[in-house]
Amino acid sequence: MSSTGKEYSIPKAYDFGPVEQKWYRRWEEEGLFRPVDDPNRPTFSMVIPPPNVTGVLHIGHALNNTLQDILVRYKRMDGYATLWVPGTDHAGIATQNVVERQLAQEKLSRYDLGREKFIERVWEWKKKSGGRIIEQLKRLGCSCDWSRERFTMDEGLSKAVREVFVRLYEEGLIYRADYIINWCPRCHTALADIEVEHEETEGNLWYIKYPVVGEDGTPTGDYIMVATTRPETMLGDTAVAVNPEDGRYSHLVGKKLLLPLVNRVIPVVGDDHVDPEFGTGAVKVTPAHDFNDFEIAKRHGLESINIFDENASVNKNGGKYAGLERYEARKAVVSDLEREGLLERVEGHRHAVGHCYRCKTVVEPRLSKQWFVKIKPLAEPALEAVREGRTKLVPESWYRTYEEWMTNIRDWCISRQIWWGHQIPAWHCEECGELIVERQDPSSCPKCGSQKITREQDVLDTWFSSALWPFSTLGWPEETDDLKRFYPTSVLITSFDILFFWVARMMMMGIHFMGEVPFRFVYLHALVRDKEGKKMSKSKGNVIDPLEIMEKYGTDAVRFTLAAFAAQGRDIKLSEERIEGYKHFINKIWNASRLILLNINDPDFEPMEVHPRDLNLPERWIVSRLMHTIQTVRSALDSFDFDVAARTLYGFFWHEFCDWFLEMAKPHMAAEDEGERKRALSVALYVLDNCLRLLHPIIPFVTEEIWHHLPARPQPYCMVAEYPKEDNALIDSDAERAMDVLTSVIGGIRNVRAELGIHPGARIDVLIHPNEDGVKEVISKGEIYIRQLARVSNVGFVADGKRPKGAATVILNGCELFVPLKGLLDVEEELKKLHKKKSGILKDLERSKKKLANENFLSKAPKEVVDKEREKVEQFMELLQKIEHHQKTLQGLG
RNA sequence: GGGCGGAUAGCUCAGUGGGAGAGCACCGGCCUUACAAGCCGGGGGUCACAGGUUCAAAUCCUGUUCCGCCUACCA
Repeated sequence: MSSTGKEYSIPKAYDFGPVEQKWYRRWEEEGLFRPVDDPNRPTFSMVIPPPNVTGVLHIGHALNNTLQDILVRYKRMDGYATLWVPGTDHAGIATQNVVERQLAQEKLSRYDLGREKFIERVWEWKKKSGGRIIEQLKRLGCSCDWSRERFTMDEGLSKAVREVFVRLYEEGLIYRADYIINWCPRCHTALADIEVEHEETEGNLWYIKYPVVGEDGTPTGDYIMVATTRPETMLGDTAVAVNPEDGRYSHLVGKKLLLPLVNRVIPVVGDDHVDPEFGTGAVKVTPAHDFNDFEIAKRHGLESINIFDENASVNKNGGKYAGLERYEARKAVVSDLEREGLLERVEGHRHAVGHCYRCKTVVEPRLSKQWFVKIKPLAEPALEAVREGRTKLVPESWYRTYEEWMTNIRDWCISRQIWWGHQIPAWHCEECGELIVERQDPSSCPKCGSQKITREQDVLDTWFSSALWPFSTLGWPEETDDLKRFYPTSVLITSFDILFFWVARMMMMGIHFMGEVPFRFVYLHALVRDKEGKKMSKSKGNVIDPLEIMEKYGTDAVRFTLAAFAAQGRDIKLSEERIEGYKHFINKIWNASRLILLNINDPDFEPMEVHPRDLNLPERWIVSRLMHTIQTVRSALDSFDFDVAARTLYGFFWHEFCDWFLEMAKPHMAAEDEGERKRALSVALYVLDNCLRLLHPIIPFVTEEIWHHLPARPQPYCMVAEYPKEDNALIDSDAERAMDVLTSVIGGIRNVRAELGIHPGARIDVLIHPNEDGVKEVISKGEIYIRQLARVSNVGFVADGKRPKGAATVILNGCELFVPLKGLLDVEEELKKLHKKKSGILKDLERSKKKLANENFLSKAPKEVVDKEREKVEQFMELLQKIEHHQKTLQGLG
């Protein structure tokens, strides 16, 4: 109770729910998420990996955004003008799917509505339910500047997309061509190569005979046997290829075959791509439905016959099979071949089958007219930038993967046959066939003047717009202040699985359009898996819902857990128990704070400044340890070792600050002497304050809440308080060494007590024989702590040779402890333990001696190592002596 | 087929040339007025296997086995 009459209190239990809501709202109201408007400050900027507008926060988002928030909060506290740009992605296919599903419930398709109405409907959906994930990010505590929130389909970004498309077209880097692409028969659109997921599947190899025919078209009786995993595609075969070096077939190259079932005459071509070792060494060529065959066809000028429609059902080119879905067609083809005796055999065969990454339907390679980005001229500078270190990948090991992909990259198919997205700004003139690509919508053909122009129906791949994200969100193509101030961004934090989808493409576009890399660092974090290391998925039922666990354990606990497990280059195996464990840490922080604040019990308390000369041993020690902690945490955060930062703080706060310092400080904090009390409380408060600030980026809520209970706060919010800086003047190695003596003495006594089953409450006496300079003084001065923490009534000293008989003995470096306890001591047991300890030391001694006897070791090892080894030998000898002495004492008793 | 990573305590992992570590779990003892979501103590590991380099290897090199993931046009 303070004299001013103000109650000083802090609730007994930490109730995270209301606290989290309160502080997030206050931070936002105070505008703390916006960059400080001070041109002299260094800047730190990031763009969020925009979640899908259809998205719901999953554990991967939670990890990704927690790490970003840790970094941006750290930098903000450290004096940077920080900007974290948030936003969402229009997610073309995914969003369209969502709305189409809604329509399906009304028994409607998007075609019933028509393009314009459908898009209106998507916008309506977006307004109503889109961006739910934004609220969830706020819940997670993300300190994004929401006033700058962007959406890939908003006006500014659409303008950027259009500008980029037109420029690339003008530069000849965008072209339109008939090409074989991955087609999703369910989404009815082309997919980029990387949007296809390959999965090993159990399939078959069908061996089919293709009869050879003469010039006049009549069978010669000879045939070539081909092996295929997709017999139905034979309807579109336009050749059979063999390796020209293959003696079995070389005489047939240039000859004709009669394609079974279809009765088309096709040539045999020689192509080195064919592997004579595989199958029969003869490959059927279906240029319209196989990437490889498409290439062969180009080399040999073969015709391409498309046999599937957009649903992957056989079209009219498939003759009597027309209308059959591809797998039905397969059955029909196989059974017809069998009936005609052309099916030689069927073998089981494992192979990779491509699936649509959005809907998991097996994709169909299909020849069609699409838009492409010519990628090589863009990829090369993007590779160069990383090679030269202008952008650094963290962990570095990703470089090789990046290089591999950037080197072997194929042109990027950017057109999608869906409606939701950026419609390609190209018009076709119906009169003269001119292709018009312009920044402003044209009303007539610039070539022939005709007004009969129609716009391209396709939209752009969503990744096309997200590739521009680092500069489009800052206002490009306008030359905005934000762009000048915050581009290039400092760091991109994202999951490694979109290194190619997104990161690589941002690199390309950033360099091409800004002339500068989009980020200095790219930190790629791991995937969150379940505790067995399996990928989390709804179908497996092993998902951890971040919203649910935030509700249950508090946001801080979830954030701390994610940070503590975010070791570089390793997957995160997460389970609920771990989160529960770290909730205990949050509680520990709360209670340690309570202890200090309850002892202060005065809102007007004015702490004294911390000067080492005024402090006692544990105080100098904890301050020194704090300095080491600050150093470790800062360097960990600077190098993206989030786990090291989290674990270091955990260890320091719990095991050094709470377990040792606060326990030692208790009597001082409650002392009658005002000076002593004030000093102890000031130091405790000083360390607590520093810990709160150090911890704030990881666990912003509980730290902010406690911060507001502190009696003296230099800043109104922990969130904008200065991040602690190390002060070398406060590092005190002498104090650290002295504390080691004290803690090992206390530990030794506690050990004896536990081993001998002495009740924790019972007071005992100890005798100490110090045998190193200064140890006696340290122990005398620290007697109060030994009494308190080891429950000792009297600490006495004994001279050498006056060892008490029948005492439990602890041999430490620097001293021996004796706990006189005649009745309780089990001599046999003690001797056994001594024997075990002795043989351990003998082994160590042996090893060290052997090393020192080795000429090579003495001459080749560095001097420090040799000296250290000598020291060790001395220590071991001393210990042995003590043990032997003690053995004699015990035996004398027995 | 190619690439990358991993194998250290029951579990999850740190340690990357000089005396095997942490957290959790486990066992034993404690309601010591901040915290039983706690305190104190304890047991527990041929550092996957085989070679090599070195005065010295969990750590560097080579190979082997197993486990992940990525990638690829063997139809």
